[in-house]
Amino acid sequence: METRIDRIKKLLHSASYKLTPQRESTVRVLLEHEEDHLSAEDVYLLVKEKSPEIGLATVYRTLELLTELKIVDKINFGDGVSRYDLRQEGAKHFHHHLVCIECGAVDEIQDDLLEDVEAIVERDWNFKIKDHRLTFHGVCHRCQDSEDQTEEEST
Amino acid sequence: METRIDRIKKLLHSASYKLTPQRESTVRVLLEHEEDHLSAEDVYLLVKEKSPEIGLATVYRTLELLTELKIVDKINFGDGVSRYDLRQEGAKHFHHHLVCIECGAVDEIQDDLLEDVEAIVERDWNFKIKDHRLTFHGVCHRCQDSEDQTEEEST
DNA sequence: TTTCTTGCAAAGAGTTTGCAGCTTC
DNA sequence: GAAGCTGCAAACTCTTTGCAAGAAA
Repeated sequence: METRIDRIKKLLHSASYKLTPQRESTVRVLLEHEEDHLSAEDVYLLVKEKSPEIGLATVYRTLELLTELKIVDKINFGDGVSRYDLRQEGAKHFHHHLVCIECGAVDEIQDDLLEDVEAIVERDWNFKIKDHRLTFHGVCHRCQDSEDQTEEEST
Repeated sequence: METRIDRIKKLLHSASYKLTPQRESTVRVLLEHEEDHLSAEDVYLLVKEKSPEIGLATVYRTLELLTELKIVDKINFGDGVSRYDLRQEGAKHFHHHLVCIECGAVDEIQDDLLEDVEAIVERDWNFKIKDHRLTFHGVCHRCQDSEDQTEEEST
């Protein structure tokens, strides 16, 4: 059976790149932390656990390569750090994010909620959309729950 | 008549800050370039034209202050630079952006296109939205026009 | 061999901070 | 004169780059 790594390997090969051990370790870390939004430094530290010889520059170069091939998306939530997010296989568009201003958690929305909006933008602004970035800032359900609890306790 | 500067001055005062000459120069530059998406360096150079004594650090500090008071919004289009965008007075939400991948132009959409989407997110994800960031990457109408022209010429 | 890739260290870009001096109330 | 603000320079963080050595085709 063809694994996700195999498919990524093919993508690299078809662009004349190799899946070196360092690149494979980096991709594996991304796969194992698909839910997270790791910075280059985060990825580096995690890769280092299993491949201690790896250099930070290699991680940066690999992430850049994967971004170029659209295997990962590079995002920025406003702190000065780039984060890297594996694309869902076959996803036409980049998924959306919910950033909690209380606890800092970042949740993902895989549904494409923007189809209608994009149709409007393409028509009314005559803009040919290739990709999008949508992030909501607010309070996540977990923090809302704990606030409710606090209110209850205080009464 | 109360000008926009006056209102910003009041906002500062109500948070116990002063509208110093440096801060005023900085705000004026932002007002005069409302359509642009200036980086701190851009603002600094423009302020320097009229107030040559100003320091870059003061511009950073002023922009940070204005961001904190929600007079400007800090955005990041993925190049490593923060850009600063004056909020529309009375705007509930941050406006949207169209970034052209050909010419780099950044256009603004003031309409709030996300009302329906936000209702869905609040309901289905139980997430209390405070703000949003929506950016489309694609080809602007100007670049599409010039592409059409090139095609015509080549036939 | 030739080309690609890596690790290290240095460089670069953008931003923040410490501090002495200057305003302002 | 206390508190707030500024300019400068140094420090800091994140990211990129040059280069010699190593691996792969």
